[in-house]
Amino acid sequence: MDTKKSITEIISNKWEEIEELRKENIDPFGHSFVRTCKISDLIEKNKNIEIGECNQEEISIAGRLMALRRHGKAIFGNIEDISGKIQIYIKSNEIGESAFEIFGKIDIGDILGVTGLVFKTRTGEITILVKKFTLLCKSIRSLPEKWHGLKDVEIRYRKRYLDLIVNSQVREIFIKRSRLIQSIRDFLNDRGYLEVETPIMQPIPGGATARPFITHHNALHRDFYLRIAPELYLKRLLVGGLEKVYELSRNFRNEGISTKHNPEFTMLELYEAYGDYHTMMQITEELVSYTVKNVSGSLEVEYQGNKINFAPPWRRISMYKAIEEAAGVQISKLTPADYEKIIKKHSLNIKGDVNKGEIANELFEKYVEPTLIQPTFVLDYPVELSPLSKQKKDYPELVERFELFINSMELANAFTELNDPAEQKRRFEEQVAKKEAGDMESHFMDEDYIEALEYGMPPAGGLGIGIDRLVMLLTNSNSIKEVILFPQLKSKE
RNA sequence: GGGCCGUUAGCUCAGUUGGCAGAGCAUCUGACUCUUAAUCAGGGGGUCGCAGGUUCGAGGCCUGCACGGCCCA
Repeated sequence: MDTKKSITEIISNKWEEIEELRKENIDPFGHSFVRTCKISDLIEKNKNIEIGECNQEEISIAGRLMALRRHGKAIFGNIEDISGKIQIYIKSNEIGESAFEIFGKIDIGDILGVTGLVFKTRTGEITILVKKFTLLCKSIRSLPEKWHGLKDVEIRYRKRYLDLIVNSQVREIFIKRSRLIQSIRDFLNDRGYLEVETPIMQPIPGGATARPFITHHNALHRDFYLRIAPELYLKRLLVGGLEKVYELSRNFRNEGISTKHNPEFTMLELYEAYGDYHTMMQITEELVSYTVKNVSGSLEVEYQGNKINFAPPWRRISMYKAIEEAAGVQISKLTPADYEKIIKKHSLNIKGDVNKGEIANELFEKYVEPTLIQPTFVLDYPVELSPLSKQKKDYPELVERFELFINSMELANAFTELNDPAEQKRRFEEQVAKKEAGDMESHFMDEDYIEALEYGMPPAGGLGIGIDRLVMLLTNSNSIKEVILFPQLKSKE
């Protein structure tokens, strides 16, 4: 009859304990609890007391019980809150025999409030001598192992709460992520940028080269797309006279998942009227170095064995020059007659249209990108690759655009915004032609956006920064999944 | 999409040439009033990722699938 399985046995034991606690009039799932301090503050305040000395000020802390060492009539344990951990010491003759007996039903993983006095053990460890404890929540499943922790990457992502309980470095990543976002807001708000929110459900997805997700609105009887970028809406706001705007935008792209791609990811986009891509380079340097300093405390960051130095100014090089240096190909001198030869010689893999821009792009990715470890602005991209940017005055084959590379990753993308409605329409038409030829990632025609441009958009610079990738750099994470709390995984059936 | 690797108790991992499925932690019982990976004694806990196949016999070999990781496109 007793064919209980391990885990179900543990759980039913815990429920039995819970019933016994209820009989003792103890609520196993308690209510609020007033803490007098965080654990880290407590340790900081008491670090200089003598061994054996006891601070007579009564304090209360709360947190999860992470370790338990029972010694008959005395028990040591460790309680952890978000700020740190502290040892607690429970003595039968301090809290009374009946309370001590009830503590017998407290286990690792339970959440407790504890009131007592701080003292130092003879090994010098700051410890709370418990006068009273309050069960705030009984845990009925056993936590991952205390020594090795939770290592299984799949469980770490699927049950992130366990990862966060057990792996303090993981908590640290997400605290840093939050600080990064906060310091971006501080920086931009200080400089008079307005934080705005634009539609996530868009009738026409725009602003990036990517396949969108489709969703359906029942009452409107129509499909919407989840945004691939907020760009076209933010530029409508420039038309509307909001001169400096930004959005921390969750974007959705229907593409493969990799260590650098999650289907939903976070981007900062900002636009500044009367600026251009030089303005954007300046602000990128200032914003990124400010936030890096803020989050990491230094402008030098170690990433996967490379020391990255964020101190401005950063290297600037034109795309064509970088390709010439790395691959020995002078893009500006290429004519259509040369294309086939180049493709063969460098075994390029070009899908769709063969043109100068695509060749430059492929050569760049193959020969230049891997070499870009320190922050580098790559300037002046072929117009074919950049349907929303303004052409260079003296060289219309190129646009005023840069991408920022760090550790071979694309971190930012910015350009002088195209504000000529007729030219924008031509660019869209080219994109639509590509789409009709089967390119699922090319841009849609957005007549409404063209109409907005027809009212007049001030010349402007626009910038996008990949937040997840920046967090990767600042937390030495080798996968984007490490910096997204709940990364997308296939469901397990 | 392709290649390689992984999936065994709640967690971390062993498992030899195909021959009775193991350890530590956690859990349960008992001892223990300054321990800290506490210690000591004893007990329970398994759909070996899933589905087929080969074999007297499969955790292991073969095929397919699922999920994950790394590399490539």
